[in-house]
Amino acid sequence: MENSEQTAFTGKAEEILEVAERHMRAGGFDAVSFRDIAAEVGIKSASVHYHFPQKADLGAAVVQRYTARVVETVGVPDDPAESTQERISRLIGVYRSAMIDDGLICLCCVLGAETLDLPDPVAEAVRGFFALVLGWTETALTASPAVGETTTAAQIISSLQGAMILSIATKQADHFATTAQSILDQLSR
Amino acid sequence: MENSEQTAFTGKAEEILEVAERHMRAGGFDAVSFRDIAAEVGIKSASVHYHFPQKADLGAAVVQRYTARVVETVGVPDDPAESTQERISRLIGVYRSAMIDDGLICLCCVLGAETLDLPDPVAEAVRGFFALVLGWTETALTASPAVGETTTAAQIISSLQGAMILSIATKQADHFATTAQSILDQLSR
DNA sequence: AGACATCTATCTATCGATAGGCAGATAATG
DNA sequence: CATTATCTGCCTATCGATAGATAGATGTCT
Repeated sequence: MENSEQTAFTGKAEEILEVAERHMRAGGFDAVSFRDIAAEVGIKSASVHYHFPQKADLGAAVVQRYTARVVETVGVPDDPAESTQERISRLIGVYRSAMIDDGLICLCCVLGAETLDLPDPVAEAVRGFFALVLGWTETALTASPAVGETTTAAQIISSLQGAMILSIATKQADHFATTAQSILDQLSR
Repeated sequence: MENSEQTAFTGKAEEILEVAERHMRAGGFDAVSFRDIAAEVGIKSASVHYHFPQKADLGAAVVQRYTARVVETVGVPDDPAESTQERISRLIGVYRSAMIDDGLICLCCVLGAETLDLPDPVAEAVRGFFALVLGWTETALTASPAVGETTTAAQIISSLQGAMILSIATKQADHFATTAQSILDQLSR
């Protein structure tokens, strides 16, 4: 709804995006191949090209779909009935379940790390994700006339992204839990 | 000096590691190819295989070399003459200059994000890096009988790693500066 | 008929990896 | 000292696998 048309994919296209996202979140952009996706979805690689002509198209679509899903899941950041803690807690919950349920980390955490080597449309989409999430968090922090805010949106998002990497790389998921708790602690002060 | 023999690479081998690290820090493990490295170094791809038979060997060597360099640069974490702030400030400086000087983010930030898709020896080396850095930070935080410590090593490292991703992905380097300042602020409280 | 989705078949480029050769340095042996 | 053997570091040439991508035929549904 911002710049690109919001395409609702269905059928095989949706399956393709699903599989592609899983592989990207595990190993980055280069970890997906048209052949692997096709085999997993049950079609031929040429058919994947039908839906997404270039790999960059596929990558950008995956990121946009992911972004939309996160935005929808996290809800509105300025519900007056909510406290800052409740909002941020919900944001953390989205990240946590993304890790625990799927066993994978945030898509834009993986892609963000390899931004410099990404096709432009994909890098652009990743930037869009962060702009949106940072904006959401900024609003969530300032919507309520809260206590003396000492935490910034960038710091919260940084901590969450970094904690995911640490958790997945060290195989110790408690790093994420620890960091998440620290964020909330710092808010209620 | 811990488990693997500490090999001091020289000549072409060193150049190979240099080039490989740069590419890996820009685009991850898959962003390096034997051919590209060879061309850049001025030898043939088969000669790269001579020094590092498998790509996993090359990857692990790059990470180990990087780890050793960081450890050496950051120095000792328990110098009694230093305050906690000074130590952490030095740690942040290492990360900052790694970003500003090279225009690249932390190697293990990139590789850590794609851990699930990495050859075992490489993933292992990345784990080793984080174990070392986390240990260093833990010591740095507890060495001095400091004020009421509310920050954990995991939180500091998470923030730094995440801030790098945010900075590189959004093209706004100030995200790192902001987060770095927040870490120091929280220490002096 | 015509739009849509998938197919077959194929192309070119690049990937990591291997086999085997060769020149120069070093070490061992007579 | 001179010769022989070994090691080192690179080379040429090539392999099979896989990458993304394309053209054109085939089916399928409205």
